[in-house]
Amino acid sequence: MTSLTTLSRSTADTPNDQVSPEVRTLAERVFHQLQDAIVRGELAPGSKITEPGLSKTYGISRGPLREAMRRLEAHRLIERVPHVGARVVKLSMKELLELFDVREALESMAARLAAEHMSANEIQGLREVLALHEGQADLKRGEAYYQREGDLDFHYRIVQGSHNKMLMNLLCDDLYYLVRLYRTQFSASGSRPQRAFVEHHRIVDAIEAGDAELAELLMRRHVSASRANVADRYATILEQQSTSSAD
Amino acid sequence: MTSLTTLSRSTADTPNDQVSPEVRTLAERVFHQLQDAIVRGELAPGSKITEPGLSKTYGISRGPLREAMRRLEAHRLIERVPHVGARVVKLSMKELLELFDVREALESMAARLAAEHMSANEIQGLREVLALHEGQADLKRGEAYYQREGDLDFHYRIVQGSHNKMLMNLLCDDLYYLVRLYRTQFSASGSRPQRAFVEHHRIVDAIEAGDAELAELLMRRHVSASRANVADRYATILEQQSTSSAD
DNA sequence: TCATGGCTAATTGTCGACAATTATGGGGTA
DNA sequence: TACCCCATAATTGTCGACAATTAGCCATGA
Repeated sequence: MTSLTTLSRSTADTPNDQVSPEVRTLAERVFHQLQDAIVRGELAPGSKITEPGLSKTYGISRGPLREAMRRLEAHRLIERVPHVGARVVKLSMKELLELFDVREALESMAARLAAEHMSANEIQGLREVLALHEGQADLKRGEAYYQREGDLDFHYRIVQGSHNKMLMNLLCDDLYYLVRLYRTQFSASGSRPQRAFVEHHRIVDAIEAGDAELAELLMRRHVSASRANVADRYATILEQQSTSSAD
Repeated sequence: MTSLTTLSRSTADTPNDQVSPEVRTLAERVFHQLQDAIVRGELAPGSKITEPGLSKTYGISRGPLREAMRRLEAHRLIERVPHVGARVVKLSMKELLELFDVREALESMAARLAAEHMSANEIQGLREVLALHEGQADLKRGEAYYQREGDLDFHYRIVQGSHNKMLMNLLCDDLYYLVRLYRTQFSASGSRPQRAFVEHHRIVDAIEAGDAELAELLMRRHVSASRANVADRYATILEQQSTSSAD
């Protein structure tokens, strides 16, 4: 399993999500199952999900299923229309860029707070994530998927280091799932790992030095560069499509 | 009613929402009723809310009521524990300051985007809000409640001017309700209206000039000053309590 | 041929009842 | 008296059935 999944559950538990520790109710379990299914792309973006269908698939009645769907809606993973139904969210490029703007705002703040509040132990853990991260990238240079999950792990740790619960909820419980969904949806593996490595290290340096302003600035640039990268790739794809169709 | 509620609905920029209010279902209606009741303080912060109780109060069955409660939980207005129950959220000072940090990050970004994307009409509307705002403050100098609602109206417009739906959802649908809840909970009427007026005007000037960086910086300072003001007032109250108890 | 109207089927919204879990209170014992 | 255990009550979780709304289809008419 990815280390991200381990992190997102509060404490260490079985790698594969079995009867999980915090899942004390059917609605919770199905919520997590659906969340994973959506983020992994098993439920196609834009596809309609019907209550009787899911109810039969997961072997539960519509009651807890509706609660799970409400939670998915709150986390922006599905979109519902009264009396009509629900479909898996399908991120447009516009929405994706909006997501990056929000990330830039929140994560730069998180980096600033992390520089002020992170403990030595937490910083140590952050360094270890970076080391693991680098080792993986050395092993599979082409395979960027793990790198990207590691990337989220890095960001995840910094947000936790901010010691701001509201930030943690917003980023870790909501936005990061959207980021993962985007990566599966656009099959977007990171295309600038080396540069991201350097940026990550500089951010940790700033945090360790307690330089809040610098950490904030670097994180802001880091997210902004990632956003620009996505926008560029998208523009390239659009151009390729238009030229190939003009052939 | 408050102009904020009017703004949150009737601005005809939302494509899908037509004139009909969002009361197409029982759960929606009860959700809004409960939301208002909580924000207004009719449901005391920290008080336990029980499903049979609310079910009888609002004359609906527990099904739609549970859906409404799920939505309230997603909006952070109530807190639920499985098999135990739900209570109205009670903001601690720590959480309130966390909220201000998130606002600072998001609203400064909103101001930046507003400076880039706001239309002339929207800026005109913003100026009108400021004028109305000032007129009210002139009329009732002591009564700061309206001023505060007007304050939220101002911020609300800027967020809408960002043309970033995700920002709008986060701030207008979630965080601003928490801000209002805090104001009733701590019976906190604004204590620096004149200064806030000036800051508001400067922000609008920057937006109108298309100076994104300046708008961002000013909004950041504005929220930060508001946060510092709250922290100071709280420290003063704490001090008064300790001295009075030490008498 | 196309538009329109109603009809049917499917899906969502709502309800009441039952099962599972938790909180509470009383009684017994050290 | 204080503590622990158990029985009871209340609340939450789950389920199946019914009502309301919507989408699709077919027939009818211009």
